Amino acid sequence: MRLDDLPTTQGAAVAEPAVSRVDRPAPRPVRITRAEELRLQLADEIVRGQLAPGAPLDETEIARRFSVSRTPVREALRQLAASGLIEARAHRGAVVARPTLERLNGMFEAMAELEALCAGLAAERMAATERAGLEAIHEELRMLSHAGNPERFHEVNERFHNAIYAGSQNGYIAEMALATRVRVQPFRRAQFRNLGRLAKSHAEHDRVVVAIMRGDRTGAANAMRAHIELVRGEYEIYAVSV
Amino acid sequence: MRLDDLPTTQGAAVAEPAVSRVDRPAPRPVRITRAEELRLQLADEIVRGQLAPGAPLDETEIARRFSVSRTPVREALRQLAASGLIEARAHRGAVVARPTLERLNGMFEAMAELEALCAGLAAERMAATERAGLEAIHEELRMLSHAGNPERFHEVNERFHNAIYAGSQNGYIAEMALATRVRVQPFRRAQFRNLGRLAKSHAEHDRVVVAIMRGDRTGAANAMRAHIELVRGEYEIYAVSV
DNA sequence: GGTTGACTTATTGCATACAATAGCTAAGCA
DNA sequence: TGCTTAGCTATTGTATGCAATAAGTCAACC
Repeated sequence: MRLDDLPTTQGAAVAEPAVSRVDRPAPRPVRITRAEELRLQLADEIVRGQLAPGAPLDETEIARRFSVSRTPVREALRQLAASGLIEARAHRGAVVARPTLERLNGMFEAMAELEALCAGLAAERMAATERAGLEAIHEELRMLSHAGNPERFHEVNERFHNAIYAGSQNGYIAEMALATRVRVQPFRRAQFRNLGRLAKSHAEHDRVVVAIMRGDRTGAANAMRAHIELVRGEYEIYAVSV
Repeated sequence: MRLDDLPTTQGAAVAEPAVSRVDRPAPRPVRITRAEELRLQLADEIVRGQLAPGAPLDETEIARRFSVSRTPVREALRQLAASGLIEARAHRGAVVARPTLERLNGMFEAMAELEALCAGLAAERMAATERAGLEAIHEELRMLSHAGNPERFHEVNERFHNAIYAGSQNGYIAEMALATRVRVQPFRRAQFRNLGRLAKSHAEHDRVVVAIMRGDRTGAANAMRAHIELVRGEYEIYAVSV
C-alpha cells in the first residue's frame, strides 16, 4: 500500500490534480519535513506488519532510533493517533492501535459500504478514459491471477480499488474509503491462504467491472459489497485487545 | 454542536461506553491539556462561525492570545488540520478551511450517504430503549417546531441525529458521520431562512422515525437521504476559495 | 485480606532558543 | 516590459531543558 496516500489533512492524495503535462516547471525536490518522514516511516511499518498491533511506541526510544529530538516524534505520533493507526494513552506510552473485535467488524462494515458507494458512483460518473484504465488494470489482474504471484497481485489490486475510488468523482468519499482500507491493513494475513483466492477475487472483480461498464449503479454497489465481504477472509479477525 | 464530540483519535465520543451506573468510582476531574483546550476552543470558534473560512491562524498570535507558548498551539493546529477544519500551508500561515465548491458538494453527498446508512442500520439494530429515546427527542422537536425557536431546535436536532448515529451500533461509521457534519457546519446559515422550515424538517424526520420503528432499513435510509438533501438549503453553498 | 494512602518514577506537557526554509521584494538584465 | 536572481524576512521546524502529571509500588491501616 502506498503510504503517501494516507490522508491526514484533506488528502490531496486521491484527488491529486492529475496535471501530467510534460513541460511542468520542475520536478520540485519535495522538501520533506522530519516529522512527516517519521510519520510515513512509522505508518509504513505498522501497515506492513513490522510493528504489530499493541507494539509500544516510546517517544524517547523512537527519537534515539531516528536520531532526532522528541519534538518531531511527538508530532508524528499525534498525526498517527489522529488517523487512528495508533492509540496514545497519556503517561502509559503509545501503542499500535489494537481495536476490539467489535470495532474491527465495524471498520469492515464501513469499508464494504464505502467501497460499494464508490463503485456505484463510478458506474454513473466514470469518464471514458477512466473506464479504459480500469479495464486495463482488471486485465492485468487476470494475468497475475494465473501467474500466481500474490505479492504483485496485491499491489495491482490496490490500484484497482483506487481507480474505483477516483471514479466516484468525490474526493471526500474516496479519502474515507482509502483511510478505512489503510486502517484494516495491519490485520491482513501475510499470505493468502490459498492461491485459488486470486482467481476467485478476479471473478468477483469481474462482476463489479461489468456493472460499472453498464452504468449499473446498484449492480456495481452490490457486487462490490459482496466482494469486500469475501475479502474479509483474508484478514485476521480476532480479538487483539483485552 | 457539541465539540467535545469532535473525533480526532478513535473518538470515544459517539461510542462512549455508556456506563451510566450511578455508583461510578468518581466523576473524575478530567484533566484537560492546554493543547486540547486550544483545539476545542478554536474548533468551536470555527464551527460557530466566529472564525470564518479563510481566516488566518497565526501560531505566534494565537500563542499570545491564549498566553501559552507556540508548542501547544502547533499541536492544536496540527490536530485541526488532521480533522480537516483548517488548512496548514507551510510558510504561509494556516487558515480556516476553505473548501472548493466541488469539495463542499462532495462532503454533502457523503453526509447524505453516511446518515442514510446510519438510519438504515438503526432501523435494524436499535434497542428498545434507544427507540424510545429517539421518539422522545422527536416529540421534543415537534413541540419546538411549534414554539418557533430555531436555536433550541437546532440543538435538539443534533441530539436527534446523534441518536441515530448511535443506533447504527457501528462506532466507526458514526464517527465518520459526525465528523462530516462538523466539517460542513461552518457553512451553515446563521438563521434558517424561514420558520416554516422547522415544521418541514420535523415532517421529514417523521418519515425517518416511522421507518426506523418499522424496522424498514431501505425506507429509513431513503427518508434520511432525502432529508439531508433538503437540509442542504440551510447552508451557504458558494465558492469560498479562489 | 482488601483498601487506602503517600511516595517514587517513568512519561508526557510546555517553554524557550535557535536553525532552516520558502515566500516575497526589488534590483538587475535581456 | 518581462523575466531572472539575489537577498531579506516572516514563518515554520527542531532541539533541549524543565515542570507537571499520573501510573505503579509498597507499606500501613482498617
